[in-house]
Amino acid sequence: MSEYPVSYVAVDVVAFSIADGDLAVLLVERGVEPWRGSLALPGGFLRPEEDLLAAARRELWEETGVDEPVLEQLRSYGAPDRDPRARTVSVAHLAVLPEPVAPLAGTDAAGAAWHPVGGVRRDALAFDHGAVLDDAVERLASKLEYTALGTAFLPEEFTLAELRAVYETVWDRPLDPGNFQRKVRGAADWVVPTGEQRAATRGRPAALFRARKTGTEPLDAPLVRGTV
Amino acid sequence: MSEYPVSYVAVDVVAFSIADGDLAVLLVERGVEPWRGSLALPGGFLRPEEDLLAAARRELWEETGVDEPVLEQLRSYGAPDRDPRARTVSVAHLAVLPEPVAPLAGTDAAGAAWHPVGGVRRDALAFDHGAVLDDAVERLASKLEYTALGTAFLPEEFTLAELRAVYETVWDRPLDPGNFQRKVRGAADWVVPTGEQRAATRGRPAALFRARKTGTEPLDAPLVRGTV
DNA sequence: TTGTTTCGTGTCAAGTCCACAATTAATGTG
DNA sequence: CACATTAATTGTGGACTTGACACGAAACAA
Repeated sequence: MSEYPVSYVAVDVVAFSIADGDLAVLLVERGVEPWRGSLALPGGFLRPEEDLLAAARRELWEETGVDEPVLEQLRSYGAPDRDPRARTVSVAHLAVLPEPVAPLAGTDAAGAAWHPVGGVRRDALAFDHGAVLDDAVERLASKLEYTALGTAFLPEEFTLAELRAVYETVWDRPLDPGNFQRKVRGAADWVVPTGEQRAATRGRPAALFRARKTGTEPLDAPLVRGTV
Repeated sequence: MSEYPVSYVAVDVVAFSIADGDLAVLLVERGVEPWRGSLALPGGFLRPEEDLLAAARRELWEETGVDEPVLEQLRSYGAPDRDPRARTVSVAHLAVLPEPVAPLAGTDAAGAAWHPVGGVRRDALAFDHGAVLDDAVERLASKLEYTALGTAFLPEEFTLAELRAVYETVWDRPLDPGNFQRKVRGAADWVVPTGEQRAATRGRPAALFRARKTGTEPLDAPLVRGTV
């Protein structure tokens, strides 16, 4: 075995949430070289006895304290020169956190913070994290079409208008409230009404729902981007 | 850097083709321990100056001589005990080869051969390759829905009946010839008629087509499994 | 010529999509 | 307290899509 080349394997996490109506991504400021001072995705090296997903969960936990995140593998990046220190392959992961956002910062490194995705300068991110972020945004948008991932942005109980706002934010396009409602309620076993209503701010109060399918479970009736 | 744990990074290839009307996967017989004598996916260790995709292309080339395959990353596998020799993370790839299948064997190891996917005993494959194969089949079936990947199974010129046979094989379900034809021709810029016809074997000769979109380019009008 | 086979087009009922109108249920304002 | 305003739902109808199946077209074989 020892005649084969070894590598470092890192695990990075692209964690999304919605902050102030914008899609936001969790970034840390690097405290060590290389790229000291630059923004980067939270991540670190795979430990000897750790599964890939477990490593991603640990990294996310270190920055946010979140225990059971919606988390799945995105893809791996292995350009030979992506880390100037040594040959490093990174396995990127995609996470979605509910809006009452994670404790903003500070257990580690130089602190984590949420950044609106539209305002992040891709070429200012460390390593190839700009490309990773683009891939993650694209994947997120398409996962919303055919999985129940959208509800992962919301607290346990939510209104359909809040869910619609998630879609409008990620897809960056307005959706018809009536048609959206029909589509969502038509997807078998996705959301169930609690019977309660949200205290009205303005207008007719909305019914509260709870998700029965979560994370990346597939929907039987996809919400197609460009229609809905 | 040296205080961090190192790993071996392997690249595996799940190469599909169609042989005798069955979906087939390329497997090698392992010539060394562990799993000596078992069937396994073609693969090997990432070399120091090699990109992940380049490594997968090299592994596939070593077994088949194919130069410019349709090839993309599938996902990575990193369970701590997946390789008894050492901590190894494998980046699996998905390839599709045209039917006039690759030179069957023998440059390396104990020779490669095509196996009908339905007949492969998953638990007899080396490492976690049974799970990798299942993931690849699932991914392949869904890629056929919304990308132009289907034509990668066929030679440069093909009939729509041949393309339909690809779909029927991968999805394991009969499709309506008329509706299939309309769907495919309706997808913008996917296939263009050459004007030629295939010499008839039986029945009316079929028109020949050439693919304008190939590989994993998305289709504007997806062929939804369960409909078409 | 007639039958057989497969390719390709036509047809139509049923269903879905989607823009927009109507209804419902709350709040805020004179 | 009417009544405008806001927002959540529900209704509607025309356009489009889907899918089962019929039909016409173009070859070969007997």
